[in-house]
Amino acid sequence: MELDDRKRKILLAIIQNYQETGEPVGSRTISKMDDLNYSPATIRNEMADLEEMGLIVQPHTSAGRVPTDKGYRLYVDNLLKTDETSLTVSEAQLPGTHMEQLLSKRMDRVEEMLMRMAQILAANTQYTSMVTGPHYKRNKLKFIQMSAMGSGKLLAVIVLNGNIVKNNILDIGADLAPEVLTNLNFCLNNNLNGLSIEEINLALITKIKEEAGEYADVAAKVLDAVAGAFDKEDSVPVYTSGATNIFKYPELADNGKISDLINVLEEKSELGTTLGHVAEGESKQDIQVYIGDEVPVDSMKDCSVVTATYQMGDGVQGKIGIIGPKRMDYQKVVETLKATMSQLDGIFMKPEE
Amino acid sequence: MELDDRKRKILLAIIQNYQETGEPVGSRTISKMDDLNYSPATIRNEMADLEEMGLIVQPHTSAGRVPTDKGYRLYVDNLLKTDETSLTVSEAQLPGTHMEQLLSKRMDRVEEMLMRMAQILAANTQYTSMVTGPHYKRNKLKFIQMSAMGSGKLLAVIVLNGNIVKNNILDIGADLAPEVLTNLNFCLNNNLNGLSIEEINLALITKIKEEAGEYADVAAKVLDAVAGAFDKEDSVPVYTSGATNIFKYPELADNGKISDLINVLEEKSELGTTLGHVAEGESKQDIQVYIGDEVPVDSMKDCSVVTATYQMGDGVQGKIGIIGPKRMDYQKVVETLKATMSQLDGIFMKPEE
DNA sequence: TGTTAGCACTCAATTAGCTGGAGTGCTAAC
DNA sequence: GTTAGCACTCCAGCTAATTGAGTGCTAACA
Repeated sequence: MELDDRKRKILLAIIQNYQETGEPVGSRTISKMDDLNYSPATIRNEMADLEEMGLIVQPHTSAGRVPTDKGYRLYVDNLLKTDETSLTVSEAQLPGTHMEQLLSKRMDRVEEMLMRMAQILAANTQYTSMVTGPHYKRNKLKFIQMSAMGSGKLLAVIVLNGNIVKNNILDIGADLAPEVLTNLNFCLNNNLNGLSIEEINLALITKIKEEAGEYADVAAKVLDAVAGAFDKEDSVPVYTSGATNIFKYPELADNGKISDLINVLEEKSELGTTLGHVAEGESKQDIQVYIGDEVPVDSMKDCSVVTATYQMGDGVQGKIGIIGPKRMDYQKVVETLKATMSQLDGIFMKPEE
Repeated sequence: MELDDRKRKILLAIIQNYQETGEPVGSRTISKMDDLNYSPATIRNEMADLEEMGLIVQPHTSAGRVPTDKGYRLYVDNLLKTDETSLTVSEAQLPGTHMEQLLSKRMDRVEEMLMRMAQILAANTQYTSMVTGPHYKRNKLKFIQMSAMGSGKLLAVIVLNGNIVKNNILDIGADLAPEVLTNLNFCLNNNLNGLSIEEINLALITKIKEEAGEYADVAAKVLDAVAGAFDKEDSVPVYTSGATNIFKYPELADNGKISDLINVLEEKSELGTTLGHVAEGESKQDIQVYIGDEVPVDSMKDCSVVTATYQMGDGVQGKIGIIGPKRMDYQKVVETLKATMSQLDGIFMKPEE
């Protein structure tokens, strides 16, 4: 069967009405709309066709229609218009929401900024938001600074591009003389600065150890710390906000399900490994929409999730996502994400080299 | 009216039975207990007295009895036995729960440790847990390390006692020569190390600025950063875990209330300012029990909260707390907290000077 | 005097039956 | 192709009846 223009309009009307009310929408409701001036009976015929195509269903015999996952998919892929105008619209929308406050004051602490970003997104959309911390794998080392802490301990501060700072307290057993420390600092910085984790290979490690001479074991410990700073692949920090927004949508407010959902949001780790994973070769502009069963998290099979990739500095990237009911306002969510992306890029790109 | 031994036993029985079932307990149930071999009628007479004393109530005329806040208060203050034996009991209990894993491996990152502690507490008790980060006010400065980052930026690493590390990126407009940096580092460390925030007064600040000479403004910025490292009084980090455990207790699972509750747990800030506040002159051994209306958080008026103060290093302290239904197992909770405290003190006290 | 058996009573929770309304599918007429 | 009409279905909300757990009170008993 073919999806002609009228059917398309009816499907759109059903989706929009259901979005607002959360109730199944009947033929009478639609026939009263301005641009669909047909009798309920006609609408019913069309709806029967749409149901046959698997785009809508009725929860029970004498109820109105509700979009199916497939219906939403069609909507998102074809019917949703995210043309040029949309960006300017949402940019005009955002100022009301403290976004510019966040963006004007460039925060030095990345974590805090991401957390606040999650909060703003949740407040803006009235859905639940998720922001993963950046993946460091492809990031580069800016510099290393070691300081003596006394009692055989060394503080290693590792700074990556994007001003991401990692601290590490190393236990090296004995205190080093200041000039030894200076030399070691120089040696490490000289050899490592500007490199990514892949570029630190065995040859280089051997070279550093040789240069460190009798302090080779200290150098080795520092290198471990450097690897540790990069290697957060399996434990990316995830920030969420607005978890309680899901209580607003009765179709999700079933007590058993809501508990599972909030649990996943609290644990965060599952979010990081599934939704937070940045696919290889993924373009920055890509926005992923997961609808219902498509969501790769079990407890969210009744939800939809929209994610986008953000970029900060060189090869450092993460995900932001919105989690809401399947009848979420995809238009608004996609626009909000796009606007956030473009503004984020603005902050991060400028002050870095 | 006097609370004789039999009445006490009956109250205890009601509290314990209600703890397990969550249902109002009737006279028949109690008369079947081993050490209370009276007829239901006798028990009823006693229960009527207990009700008159305000220790129990019946939710409706033909229901069993439920303890009141006042009843729980009496229980916690007098009937609860937390004698010497209890500590060893709970210590024997904890090993099954990864606690020793956490404690054996001394984590260098304080935040991560506190977060995992919250997780373990929640898993252990099946209630919701809360851990506030330490208050730094009375802590002391261990040392400061500044490094040049290029393009007019300076990285200031501030280490407090207890190996709490703070990073700060300062924008000073121009790059400093290495020897200037060395001198500045020396000057600051020389003047500040070992001091608490209160001890850094105007006279000292003036002295430092004089020593810094033409770099007085840089020194001022560093001092601001130091103050910032200490002054987290109003934004103590709070870690929570097991929020979804409250779904297990039907008396809390009302959809409106549970949303408010989880919201507070998610926001965290209110927890920090009320429950997280360490009272002046509070002894380390003190354990606070808030029952129902006593809880200083609005959305928790149907809950009970038990908190304890932990100590790490010199004057650095924070709170850990358990949030659960009023019918929580106070015995177990108090024991778990005490055991955690004593083990925590063990870790923090030993490796520090 | 303390304890207990008996009985009438109360009230929440469950169940069954009823009704109204919203919505549908189908058919026949326009 | 569109529409009016009609029989049908099913949910939601209401009421009434039933059940069961538990109580308070009184009178008898040890």
